[in-house]
Amino acid sequence: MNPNKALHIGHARNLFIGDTLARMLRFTGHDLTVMNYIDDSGLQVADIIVGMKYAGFNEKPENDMKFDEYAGDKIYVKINELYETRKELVEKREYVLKQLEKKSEIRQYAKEITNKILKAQLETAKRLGAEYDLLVFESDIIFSDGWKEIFEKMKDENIIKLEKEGKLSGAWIIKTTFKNETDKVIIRSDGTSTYIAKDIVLAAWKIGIIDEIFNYEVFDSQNNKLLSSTLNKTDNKTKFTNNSKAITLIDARQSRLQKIIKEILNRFNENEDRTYEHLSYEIVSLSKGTAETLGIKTEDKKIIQMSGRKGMYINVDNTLNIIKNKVYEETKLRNSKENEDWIRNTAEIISVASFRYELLKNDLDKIIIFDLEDSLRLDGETGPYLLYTFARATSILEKAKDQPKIEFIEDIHRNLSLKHEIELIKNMSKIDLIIEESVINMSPMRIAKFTYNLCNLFNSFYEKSPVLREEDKDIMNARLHLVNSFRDSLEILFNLLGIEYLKRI
RNA sequence: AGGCCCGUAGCCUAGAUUGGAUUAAGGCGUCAGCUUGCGGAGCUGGAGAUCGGGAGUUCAAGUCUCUCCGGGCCUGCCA
Repeated sequence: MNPNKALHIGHARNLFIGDTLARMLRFTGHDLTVMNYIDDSGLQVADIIVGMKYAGFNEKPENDMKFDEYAGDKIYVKINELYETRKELVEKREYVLKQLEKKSEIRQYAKEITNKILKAQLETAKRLGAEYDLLVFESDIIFSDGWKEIFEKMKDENIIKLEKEGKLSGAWIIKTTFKNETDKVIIRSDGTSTYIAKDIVLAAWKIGIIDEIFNYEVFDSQNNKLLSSTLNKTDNKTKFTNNSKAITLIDARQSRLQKIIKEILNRFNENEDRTYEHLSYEIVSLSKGTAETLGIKTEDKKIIQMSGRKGMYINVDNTLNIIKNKVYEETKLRNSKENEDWIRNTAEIISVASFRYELLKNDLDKIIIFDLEDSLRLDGETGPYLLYTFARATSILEKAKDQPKIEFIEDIHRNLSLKHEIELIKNMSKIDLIIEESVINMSPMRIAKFTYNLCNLFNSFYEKSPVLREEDKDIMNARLHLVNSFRDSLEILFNLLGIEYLKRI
């Protein structure tokens, strides 16, 4: 994440995929660290600092706006407009950029600001159901010794070389193997490192090609489970390097760069006992209608690509709040006797479920064209439908006088003999297989679709096979048992998808 | 120009590992129904697809190969 603006729905997709994958991996017994890479240096950070220090923007938002949103919408977007007319600010940006590359007062100041933005972003992430184990700062990579180590290694392997002539003279480069493509600059002629350089260090660190280069500390005293990288000496002896597998989740636009990184890493990983994998997913764009409601000029385009710098994006918190308003009304209508807190809490959970399912139900290689109207739907293949189904199943179990008894199911063929019952049972029995396949294929979508399908089958069962009104006690017991098992299955699946379940909605 | 990705009813999307019982599935929309029945955020049924075009491999192709067409992305001393 770039700690300079609020999370937009593109980040939300990344977050949902990553979080669901982490849940899937943990559920299947894998030991993993969920890391969030923080780009706390470079231009986008410099822009915020220039805004606050030299362009007269307040350090605090005037109203109770979240700090990440304030920094992004009120400063980052505006300062990029100001550069057009106020050239002295462009010079200031150059100055700030240089200061960020060394130990300086400005760097210290920037750290405070970016941490503040980061904390606001992590609040949003938590609201969406995602938590991280580790934050790694780009700035720590720049100042770490890891860079020198990997730099020497690459020099020895002839992966990089110092360009002596031509346009790239004075820069360290990686020769490209692609046609019509300039070589990749890894160290600029002024000695600073580029984005890919930092990514190589990070990747090498992940799978132990270089030794541990960071120390770790608790990032936020409110949450001592979340660690962050630091170059200061600390008491924490945890090491995060040397993983047998690293999965880097970045969108498809970075595929080429990731491929180069992987190729470089393979040169140092002769035994191939370590794997570095780029898990690619397509971007989220805005539908014409949604872009227009945000006041973005669409011209004759059908799909609008988001752009943080131009302010052309849709903020996660705001999106969730819009969904929540709709869900709130609907929930209130159906639960008129409940108190305000209950309704709000319920609406929040349903909204998150709705948002998560909406962004998880497509496969990773499909571009999502986000449409606000579509996301407000509560019926059909949606998160609310899943929760509704869960509530129905729960309701039956709560109203039942007796709990289902497995020992009473003597003749399952007689007691659960209807076509839709058998279909439901058959599909429920696939749960282990589906989870296993989803993990192997890194496919949260498969879990999402499976869950929906199961709910679909259950609702069909619900309609055709009355449970509590069934007169045959054996059949009733068998059906009750089926409902119970179904709800258990759903709990597992909801946990994987990051959907909280509710007894009533 | 080169590289990567996508193309399945009006729209959106599944169809994995391993080509095979699928009469190509689901959602939105549309048309017709279902409530003195465990929650109608639901269910049932209808209409709507020669799976972008073509060729090939095969007993068998939405799925594999080639080719063409359409769309997107990448190809920065930005990140």
